This record gives sequence, C-alpha cells and structure tokens, in this order.
Amino acid sequence: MPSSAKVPMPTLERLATYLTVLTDLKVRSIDTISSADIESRAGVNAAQFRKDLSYFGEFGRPGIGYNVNELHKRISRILKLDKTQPVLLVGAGNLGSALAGYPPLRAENFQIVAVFDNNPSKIDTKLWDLAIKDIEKIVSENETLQAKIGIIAVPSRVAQEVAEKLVEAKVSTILNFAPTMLKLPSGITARNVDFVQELAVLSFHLPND
Amino acid sequence: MPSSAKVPMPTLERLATYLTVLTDLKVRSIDTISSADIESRAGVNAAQFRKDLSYFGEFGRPGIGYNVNELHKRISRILKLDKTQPVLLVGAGNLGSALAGYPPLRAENFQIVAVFDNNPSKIDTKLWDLAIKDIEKIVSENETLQAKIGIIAVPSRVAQEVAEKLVEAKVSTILNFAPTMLKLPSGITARNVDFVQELAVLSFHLPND
DNA sequence: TAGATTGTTAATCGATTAACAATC
DNA sequence: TAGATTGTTAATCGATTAACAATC
Repeated sequence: MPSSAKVPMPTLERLATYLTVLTDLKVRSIDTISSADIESRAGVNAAQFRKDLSYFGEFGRPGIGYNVNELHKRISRILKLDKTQPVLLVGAGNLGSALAGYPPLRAENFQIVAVFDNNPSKIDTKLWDLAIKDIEKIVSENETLQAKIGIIAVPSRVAQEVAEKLVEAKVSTILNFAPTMLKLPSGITARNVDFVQELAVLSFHLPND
Repeated sequence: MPSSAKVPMPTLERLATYLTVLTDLKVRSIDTISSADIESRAGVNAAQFRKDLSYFGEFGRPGIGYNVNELHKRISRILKLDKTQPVLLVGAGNLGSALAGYPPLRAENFQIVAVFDNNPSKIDTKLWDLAIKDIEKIVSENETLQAKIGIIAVPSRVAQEVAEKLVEAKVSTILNFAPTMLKLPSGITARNVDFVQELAVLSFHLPND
C-alpha cells in the first residue's frame, strides 16, 4: 500500500513497458489479464510483474486477474501520465525536429510547448506548429509556461551549457540525447538516451565473423 | 584474462560510457588517468570501473593508472568499434532521417549503408546521400551489403513485420525505436530505445505540485 | 624507499524469482 | 466446492563496493 517506499529504477522502467502492453490489449478489446499473460506478452516474469505492482498497492483479484482498463488507468496515474505534461525542447536540428513530430509522445500526454535554438537563422521560423525561440529567452519564457521537463537535442559540446540554462529556467527533470555526462545540481533528475551506446552493446554481441 | 566469461549487461553499457569520457580526455590531451578520475568524470565508482575492465584483461599499471589512448583503443576493440560496421536502416520518416544524419554515429564507426521504406512516394528518392529502397528488396540488397545490424524506425504497428524481414535478410542484431515488444527467434539480439518510457520515468520523479 | 594505484577477493547490497497462504 | 490467481514472504541470484596484497 505505501506509495512512498523507495521504488527500484528497473520497476519504474517496466511500468512503462506494461503500459505499452496494456494499450495494445485495450485496442484488442481484451479486458482481463493474468500476470502469466503479461509474462508471455512483455517477457517479464509473472512474479516480477506482481512484485512491481505491489510497490503501489493492490491491483488484481485472486483467482481472476487484472482489469485491463483499470490497470492502465492506475499505472498512468502512478507515472503522472494522466494529465498533459508540458515539455521544453532545446535544439531544432534533425533530432529535435523528429522528436517534436513524434506521435507516441502526444499519445502519452507529453506536449512540447516550446522549442529553443541558438542559431539566428532558425529563430522565429517554425518547427511544425511551434515558433523556434532564442535559447537566451528560455528563463523568461518558462516563467509563463512552467514546464518541469526539458529535452536536450543539441550537439555534445553545448549540452552542459544548455542543461544549466534549463535548470535556471526551473526545469527539474532532463532527458539528454547528447552523449555527454551532465554535471547537475542535486534535486535534478536526468536520463541519457545514447544511440551510440545502444549500438555499441549490439556491436559487442555480433558474431566474430 | 578470459574474454569469454559472461559479461554483465551493465558492464557493457558502462564500457560505452567510458569510451565517451576517454574521447573527451583525448581531445584535452590528457594521457594518463586513474580509476578515481573516472569516478569523478563518469559518475561510476572506481572499483566498479576496475571490475568492469577485469572481465577483459589488465589495462593499467599499479601506482600509475591507465594510458588514455591505449585504453580507448582497447575498449573500442572489445566493442568491435575499431572497424566500420555496416547498418541497415528501415524507415525514412522524421526519426530515420535524423538517425541517418546523426554525426556521433559516424564518429563511432557505424555506417548506414542502406535505407528502406514501404512508401512508394519515398522509394528511389534520396535521404541525405542514400537512395531509399523498397523494403521488399531488403533480402536481396543485403546479400551484397552483408550488414549484421538493423535499425527499426517505423511506426509500432509495422515494427514486428519489419523485424521479421530484417531477420530474413540475415541481420543478427536489431535496434528498435518503436514502442513494441518484438518477438524474435533466439540468436537475435535486440535492444529497444523508447523515448516515451524515458520520459515516463522522468515524469514519475516530478515533484507533486 | 614511500606513495599511489592497480587487479581481485570477499562482503554487502539490492533485485529477481519461487513458493504459498489468502481469496475470488 | 475445486481451480485459478493474487499479494507477499523468503530464498536465490547477481551486481556493486570495500578492502587489500601486489606492484609500479
């Protein structure tokens, strides 16, 4: 029942996976599932799944299983995906553009509310339906927007600098796509998405000729 | 000394992180570092770093530390990043386009050698310097190319189908950007990059108003 | 030599999974 | 009731870290 007991990071990551599976089950109009079903669909051990949920309360009925809609709703709630989250995007290059136009983000209630760049020739042009703004204005812009999540999609060499501006703009969590270790004040949560790292791990597993 | 003893996945992931740090040290012309330096720069415990390396042999000199260039070279070698790896990209949308034009990939010796899509209006047009080819031709195309790594950058609903084509084309490792659980034959290694999952974890950590 | 730092062992910590009483 | 499946405890497994002899 306690929602405050420290939740392991892997549990949190799997929660998002369960949501993906549950969304799919909803589409297929399946309305009850067991932890064993999850095991076969998500590749996560059934006991693991039940344990993960146990950090947040009771969700199923012994002998029956879980109601798909209810479980989806409750996990969304836990991950704070039940209401729209405003997000600041920094970097209007290829990657930033792809992120701003990425449908699954909207589907899960993340809304990019502003895009920033430092390139004068981009400032005041549009990225999809958003005006690209001067990165120097991020602090004042976010006074109104009040976004708490920031995405860094700029080259590595300026990522640290951008991170500091995001912190100044009162963002408290950062998703960093640049392959750099950010130095951040405590209290700021950051995650790195590193394509090259992912490919490197795959590369290691390649058969040796 | 054994390179074959099963290496933990987190070790492999950190190896790529070390490489990033080492590249940076090379740029700064620093040529010797200790595990304690790595701890402060990569945020990884010094003992952890030494343990990670120990799966692959001996790399440093007691009392001295590690030679930056040599360590970089050896880790590159371990991850098979010392020679160019050909990669097939499926999906010539926004994300595929961003990946194909992503400089760090080239910097680490990954080379996208072909792009495939199923959209007739895209086929035979160019994505950067590559001709977009019909996904139906992937098997025959890869007979010549012999790429072993595939990237899936298509919408979720077609990701499974694309994965199967990649397997048919004799790819053995897959990086999947679609938020779906792929069902793959054993022997195929896959990793998912899920932006929404990353954001969901951040979202969880958001202060409750 | 004295000081620094490695590679590795052993101790700790935490996450995964099996087992089962409770319950539908 | 008998069968199914949960939530949770306890056992297992594996990864992280501290400690230290070896060595530069």
